[in-house]
Amino acid sequence: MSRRQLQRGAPITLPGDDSGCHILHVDMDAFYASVELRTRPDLVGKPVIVGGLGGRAVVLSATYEARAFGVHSAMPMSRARRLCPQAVVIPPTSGAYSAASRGVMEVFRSITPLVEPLSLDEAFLDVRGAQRRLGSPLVIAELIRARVVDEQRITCSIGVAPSKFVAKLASSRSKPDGLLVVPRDAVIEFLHPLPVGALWGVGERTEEVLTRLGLRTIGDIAHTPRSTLERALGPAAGSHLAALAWGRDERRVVLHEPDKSIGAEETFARDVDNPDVVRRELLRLSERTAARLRATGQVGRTVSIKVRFADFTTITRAKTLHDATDVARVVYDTATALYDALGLQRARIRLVGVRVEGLSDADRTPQQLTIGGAGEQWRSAELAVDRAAARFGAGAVQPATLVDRDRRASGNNPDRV
DNA sequence: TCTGGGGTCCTTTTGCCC
DNA sequence: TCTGGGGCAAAAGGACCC
Repeated sequence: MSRRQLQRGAPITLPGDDSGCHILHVDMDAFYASVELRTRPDLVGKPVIVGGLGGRAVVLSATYEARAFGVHSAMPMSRARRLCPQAVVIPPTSGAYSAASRGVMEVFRSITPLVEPLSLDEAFLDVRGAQRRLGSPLVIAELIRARVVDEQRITCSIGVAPSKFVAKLASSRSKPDGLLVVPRDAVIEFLHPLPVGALWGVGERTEEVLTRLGLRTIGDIAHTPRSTLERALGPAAGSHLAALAWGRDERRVVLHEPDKSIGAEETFARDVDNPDVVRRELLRLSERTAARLRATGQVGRTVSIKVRFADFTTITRAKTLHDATDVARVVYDTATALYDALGLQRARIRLVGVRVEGLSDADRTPQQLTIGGAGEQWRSAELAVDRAAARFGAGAVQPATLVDRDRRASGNNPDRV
């Protein structure tokens, strides 16, 4: 299978009986960039990078023309521009991506109800029940590719395999605009030559550890005693990798898991050493986080903050409350208490974050708000703000400390990216 | 070259109770 | 009264993913 074949989008089926291959992994190609190109057809075929314009922005997505220069997502924009000065840079447009995502997920759900979205741009599908109606997994995958191009005008790549993780590997090996079927009999032959870094869950650090053990390919891992892997990587990761290396992955396609946490964080345009600026940011992030809790009908019991210093070391602090909350004031009071307890003396801070964990449904969780108490009053005030925001747009009503600051922001505010 | 923002999961440490 | 340790939950850190 040559690179050229793959780029023409020809389906590839490794030899073997594909009847047991009912799991599809569908992955959009250069998703954000592809969505942008729909409204900028003049840029098709050119190197395009979607990413922020600030000094500390990173690449969100890059077309394959830009990737040819070594640009990839999560790379600092400054480096990407140096590698590919002729690239057209497009700042991300909020809303467009989730709309496109809803569109492709609808295509998937018209094929089978067993769709498990992993992110905006990829999903697992179990097509076992759709085969009588629509044909073999290969035929179904071709149908999906055609419909996604027709209806959303973006291309995707699909891996078809007997298990989730092989399907995911197969889609990534067929990019862009490709299709790869890995029958059960071909799994080992497909897997073992691949580099360890191709495995789901093996990032930079784990790869380093494996390299030190002299393990370069998935086949190498397969022929290493499980006890060795567990000692080097911990029992969970070690036994997990040992199973994956032999293609063993029993995980089912599940519809959706409820969120475990909701949060917000922000990197300052320049490092900040003024505690008042940090507290103001904590207020903004608390407002944002609590608003999302209320919008999704959830409350959470643990509030955590994250502080990243100029040297990139990062600490977190958390406090579990007596009662679950969706009140920004409660989140903020807890967050600032955690921050103040750090006792930082003009430390240079690069990022702060607020997160609420231990989520549950608001209507099934007693909140112990004394009628007329402070918490209750804050909550009604915030619900009123939610209603105003729904009518007049976000930011119509906000705390005075933030209003003051945003006036400056419209002029020239150095605090924010 | 200098590293975003949204998350999940795992491991280790710590504090508490018995 | 001191010490040890099991069990547990919370806290903290870190790797990883898109």
